[in-house]
Amino acid sequence: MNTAKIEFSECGDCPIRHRAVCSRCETDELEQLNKIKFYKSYPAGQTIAIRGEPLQNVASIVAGTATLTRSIEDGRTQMVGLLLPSDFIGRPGRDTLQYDVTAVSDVTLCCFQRKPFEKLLEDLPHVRERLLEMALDELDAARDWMLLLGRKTARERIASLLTLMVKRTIRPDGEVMGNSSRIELPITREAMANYLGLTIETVSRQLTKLKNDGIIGIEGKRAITIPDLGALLAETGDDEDGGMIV
Amino acid sequence: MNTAKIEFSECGDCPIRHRAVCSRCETDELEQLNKIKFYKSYPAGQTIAIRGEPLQNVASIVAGTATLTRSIEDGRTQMVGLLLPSDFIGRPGRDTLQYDVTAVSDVTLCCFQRKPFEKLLEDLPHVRERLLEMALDELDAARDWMLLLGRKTARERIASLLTLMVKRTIRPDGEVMGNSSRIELPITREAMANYLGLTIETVSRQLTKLKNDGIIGIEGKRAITIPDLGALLAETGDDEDGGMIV
DNA sequence: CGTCGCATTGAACCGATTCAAATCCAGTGG
DNA sequence: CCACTGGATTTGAATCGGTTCAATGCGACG
Repeated sequence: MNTAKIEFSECGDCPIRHRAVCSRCETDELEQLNKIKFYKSYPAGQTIAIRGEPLQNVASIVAGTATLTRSIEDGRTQMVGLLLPSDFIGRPGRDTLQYDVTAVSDVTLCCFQRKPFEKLLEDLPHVRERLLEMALDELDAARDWMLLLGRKTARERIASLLTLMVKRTIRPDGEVMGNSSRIELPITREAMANYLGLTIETVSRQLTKLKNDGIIGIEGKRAITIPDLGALLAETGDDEDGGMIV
Repeated sequence: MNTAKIEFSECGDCPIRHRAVCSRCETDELEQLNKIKFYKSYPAGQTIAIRGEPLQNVASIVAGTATLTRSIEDGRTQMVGLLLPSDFIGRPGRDTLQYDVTAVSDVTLCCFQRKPFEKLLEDLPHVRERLLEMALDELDAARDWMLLLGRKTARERIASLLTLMVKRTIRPDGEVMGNSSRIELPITREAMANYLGLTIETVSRQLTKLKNDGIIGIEGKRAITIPDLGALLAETGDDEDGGMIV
């Protein structure tokens, strides 16, 4: 069932140590979190949480990719967040989640029971501080996405998403993960469509158009190449360095 | 110039005392904020802050309505937030704002210089706590709006906005402000269009269609009546009590 | 009474969706 | 090694919802 194996258990070895909600913690605060943490894994495709259900735990994503989606009965679905390692799931002070959370690749979570976590929060100023910062960053990202959903053309949306993916391969310390001119898409066409507020057909068509225009190359179904990042950026509809804070 | 007059100066008399960033403060914390606060007013239509400019102050809206917008050079504009009394402008830890802030009615702000405020924040746990809560609420609202922008039809968007306006006239304590079956629209058609990711023409057309279908009544340009709130809710595309957390 | 700024209405157009069919590809079993 | 299968993806053609452009209506205000 669980394919994402945990090869660590000490916070010091944790791959998201420097970015997650615990990033500012010193050894004593870390130790307090460490005492109540536990790991959980989900295979690709599995539901992690359903909107409206009481939420027992909060968690940080340690490995893998998950999505946050909102949908209505008639099947229309909008992705409202793409969760990557270090992102936080759940919110203190509310006992139900507003969105569906789904693992799109094998996912490993670092979980805390919500109640103890909330209680602990009072004693951990660095966690609170980081949580606020992360919430505000997500708010900025959500608002940028609102511009995309409300005003951008299909082509601009695709270009924006690809740009986002590229930027996500660049670590905050500037270190480039792998060749940035070639990116693996961690999500299906359907997930892309749900993220962009489009249909899969439109996603497919725009990808091939961008390919035919020489902006990108397509390698199989899950990878693209970008010969000229500037050319792709010019297609996003954003002003030069505008928005797209990752 | 300034038409919104301040008729108070003590925090105890402040109309947003129970909802704003200071809502959890006891007298001593309140006194600390009180020492560094100052009021500022802007007439309707005036720009409060421009994207990218260094931000000297943070502030709470005391009275009036302001908008948060994001736009691209070619003129496309998306509203990403509607700021009502008690809402907070600016974010600690970042010195530029990502969005344009505009007063749509006469606005009065309760301002703090950003740096002193950030410093003070370390000693005011209740402000931090409330700030986090408000940020998370805004994040939920932004994500609900993403569903609207990505997947809803024009008619559903209009109905959703009107529903939002109605809910905003209901105070958190359950007290209804005025007759909820009649609402004043605090914003122009253009602002509505920018909020909904539509054109003003479409907004206008859908409003008249809703009128012709008997869902709403239109009184002049800035007020509508809602004979049957349930009928309006049914047009939003949301599941019964779904989403729309205000 | 004229004018200026919104708002409404109309008609043509267009980008994205819808529905349908073809293609690609990984995995499976002969 | 190859044929088969099922799921994802691509491609095509028709349609539709919302936009665009243009004209008209409506109040407020000088």
